[in-house]
Amino acid sequence: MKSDPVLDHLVGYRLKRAAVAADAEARRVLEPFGVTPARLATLILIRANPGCDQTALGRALSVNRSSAMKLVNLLSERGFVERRPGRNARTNALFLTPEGEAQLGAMIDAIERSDEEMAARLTPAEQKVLRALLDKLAPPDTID
Amino acid sequence: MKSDPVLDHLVGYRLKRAAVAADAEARRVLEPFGVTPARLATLILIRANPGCDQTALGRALSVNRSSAMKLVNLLSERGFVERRPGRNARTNALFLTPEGEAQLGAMIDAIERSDEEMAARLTPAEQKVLRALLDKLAPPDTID
DNA sequence: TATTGTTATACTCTATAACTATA
DNA sequence: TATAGTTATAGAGTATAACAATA
Repeated sequence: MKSDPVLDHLVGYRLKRAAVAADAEARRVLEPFGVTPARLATLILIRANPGCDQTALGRALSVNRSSAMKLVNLLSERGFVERRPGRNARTNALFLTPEGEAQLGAMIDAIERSDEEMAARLTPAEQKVLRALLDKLAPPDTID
Repeated sequence: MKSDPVLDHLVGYRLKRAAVAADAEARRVLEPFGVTPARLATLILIRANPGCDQTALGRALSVNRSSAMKLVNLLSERGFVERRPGRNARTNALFLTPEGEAQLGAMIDAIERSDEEMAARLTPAEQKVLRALLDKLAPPDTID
């Protein structure tokens, strides 16, 4: 089975292949914690923005309110996230539970080890360049 | 809503954000042709490997036989792909139809324009570096 | 026995649309 | 009127498991 020059030349295609491989590996190492990469990102964003509401969280994750709901529901069932009364009667304020805080450290250790293992195919200098180039393609401050 | 240093440092996370953005844009420009990025990749691989069977195609696309079936079914309904008797009675030989050949050119023009537009955020030198780095993360010759 | 195509089924992720209760 | 949360529903995309035909 031959590859094809058209496919190989597309940045988007290579980006996706690399992202899919990284996602599968991240999923694997996070499985023991009962979370997926998206759910871990949710936990990290709630920790960084304690008391945020679901709509803002969804925007930061690039999903809609309904999808943000599902993420929070699941993390709340797992006992990692807590909904408290928000700044008005129609918003929730999201917080990590003590359990969530406690486990998040180990989850981050796991994902960072896995990420570093993948990135280790590049030299530290190359990693820095890659991060910078990816930023130019999709800046992290796209978050509201 | 603040971002988070842990998230921003993960190569996999940035990779995914960039890939998702690229995928959404590719999906948009391919929509008029009734194909998605994965279906276009299927067409390109069949053109590069005329007479290949579905199992090999699936391997090249990193999906299983059943998912490869669905892709071929859809492209065959669209009239882009044809199943002919294969090298033995249990394999199909896949080919583009004349219609598929004819349309593929326009599809490739569209995706290349869209890819170049995204990549234009980088200088040509940077694009070259990015391609090289992505190759080291997920070499295209991962295809069997 | 192993492999190819096929089918049925299920699961994950995300979206849309509509409802409710606030603001 | 607009917004936050919620619910029900639907659609992609992919996977697993089983079966028939063939090697």
